[in-house]
Amino acid sequence: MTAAPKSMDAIMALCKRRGFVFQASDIYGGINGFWDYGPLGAQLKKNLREAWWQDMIMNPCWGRKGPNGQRVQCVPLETCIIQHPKVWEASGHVGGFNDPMVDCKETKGRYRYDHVMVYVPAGGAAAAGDKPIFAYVGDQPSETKQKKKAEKTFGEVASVALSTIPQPWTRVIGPDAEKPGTLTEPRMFNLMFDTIPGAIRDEANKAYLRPETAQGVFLHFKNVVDSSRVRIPFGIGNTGRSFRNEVTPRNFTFRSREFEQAELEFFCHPDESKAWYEFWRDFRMDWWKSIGLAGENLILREHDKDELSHYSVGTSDVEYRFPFTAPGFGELEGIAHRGNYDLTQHQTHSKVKLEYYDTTRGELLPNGGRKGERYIPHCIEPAAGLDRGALALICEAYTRDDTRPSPEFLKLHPRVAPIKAAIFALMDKDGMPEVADKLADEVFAKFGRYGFIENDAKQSIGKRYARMDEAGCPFCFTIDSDTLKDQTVTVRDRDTGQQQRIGIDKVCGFLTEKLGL
RNA sequence: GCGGGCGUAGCUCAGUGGUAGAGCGUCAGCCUUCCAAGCUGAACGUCGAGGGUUCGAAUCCCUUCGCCCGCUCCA
Repeated sequence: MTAAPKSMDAIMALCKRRGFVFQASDIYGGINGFWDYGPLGAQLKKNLREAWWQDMIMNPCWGRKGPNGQRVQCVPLETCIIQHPKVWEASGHVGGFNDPMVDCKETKGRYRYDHVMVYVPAGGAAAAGDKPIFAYVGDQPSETKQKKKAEKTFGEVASVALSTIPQPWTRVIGPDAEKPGTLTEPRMFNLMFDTIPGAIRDEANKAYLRPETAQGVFLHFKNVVDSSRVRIPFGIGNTGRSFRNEVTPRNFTFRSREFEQAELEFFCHPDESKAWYEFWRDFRMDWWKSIGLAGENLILREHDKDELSHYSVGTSDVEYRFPFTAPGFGELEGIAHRGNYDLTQHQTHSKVKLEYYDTTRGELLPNGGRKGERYIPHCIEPAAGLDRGALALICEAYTRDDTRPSPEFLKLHPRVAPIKAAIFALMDKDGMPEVADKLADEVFAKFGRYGFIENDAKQSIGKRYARMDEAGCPFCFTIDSDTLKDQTVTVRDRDTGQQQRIGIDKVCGFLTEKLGL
């Protein structure tokens, strides 16, 4: 095996060539930050979404028992992209994460407006007269450097926020700049897309495209509890498109402005939340491994204390080493312990009680029941990016081996591979195509719903195998002259190129076993 | 947003002022009893887009869009 380092350019070329990923609005020159999926990509992503749905909602964690010793219980939900604008105020997406930035024209540095401070004379900024005043960012090298300069200029200095200095800042020297007047006015970065529902365009009706699917779940926590007999602990899963107006869309589909999430909000009693957090963190890692990301390119990274959101007890990221992040890693999924932050926020903002009445807790009553306990559940949130997942699967699968007749191929796990199997007549004559057609009908009937089944008798067999390798089809079944005599076919394994003979009536059984369906 | 690179056939790229090219892929035919991705032939181009200079622009100039890399950002 002569494995060459993986080139992102080569992977992107293959994605286009074989119809995995196209640039959105390609024929109009594309649109920054948006990508579409071609036939194979659409099916690959659907397989990934389907695997998530199966393993998270329908048969959660493959039947693995939770920390409470019980089967894990989850239900699905499907919520709208557009919700009431107040949802995003409650969640903190409006206001909190919408930070104005200032740029420095000299150094090309970019700073959060609210982080920039200025050293002025002890008597206040006005006392500086025509002299420059010195901006800095706390805990950065600029802090001591600028302080020294300021003290040299003014003697005793005071520190004030940049926002207190009237614009334009012609006398302000940027934190890392030499000359004054290089800072731009603060600019807002619009991180949420907005839109205006209703026939009449009125800013007062502004609504947002959701930046995450999670909030839809919190909004319906009570509805789900009241309508579906779920009891704590349980999870609610929600998949769908989300939108973030990324400052810099980059790295192929990795940071897109429109993307798809698969999020689970798992609600539990505060006392059990740590155990559930660890449970989900470990399962999610195992899950990604199970669909083909096993190996050193996948890591679980526990966030440091100072990285955590103020409400979070713990957060881990499942990270994959993409060719464009190597030797670093890029986030595939975040597993966050969110405490009761979200439900509390929505309870406050909506003024609707989102407490849960837990009849399994509280003191024992004489009649053998429990008194019950009211609380706002804690939430564990495994939030996966499906587009990032699909990209990681492709990157991991992409293999180059120049010793093979098909040097480029995709070692996709059979469960996610968009083409599940190919049926080939070795030659387009002697009755072989007819046998192949019959077998293909049978395989279609049984597996066609899970992915594409190819049936092709044209061109040389090597060419057809190579084509399947490049598309990541795991198995090719070939009908030859022996098939006509003894009812056997060859099965070719994509990764090894090796063949074995099995009975033609064993093909479906073989696929059932290998595809993990 | 800034800086750098790039944009020509489905893909990879050559073409620096004078008739738009190659390899691969695709399709057809041939051949072929398992890697033959072989042989022959065919189809396929707003040279990213718009404007300008010029007798003449893929090529020079301006504007713009997109991709990649670095910085920055990333709920």
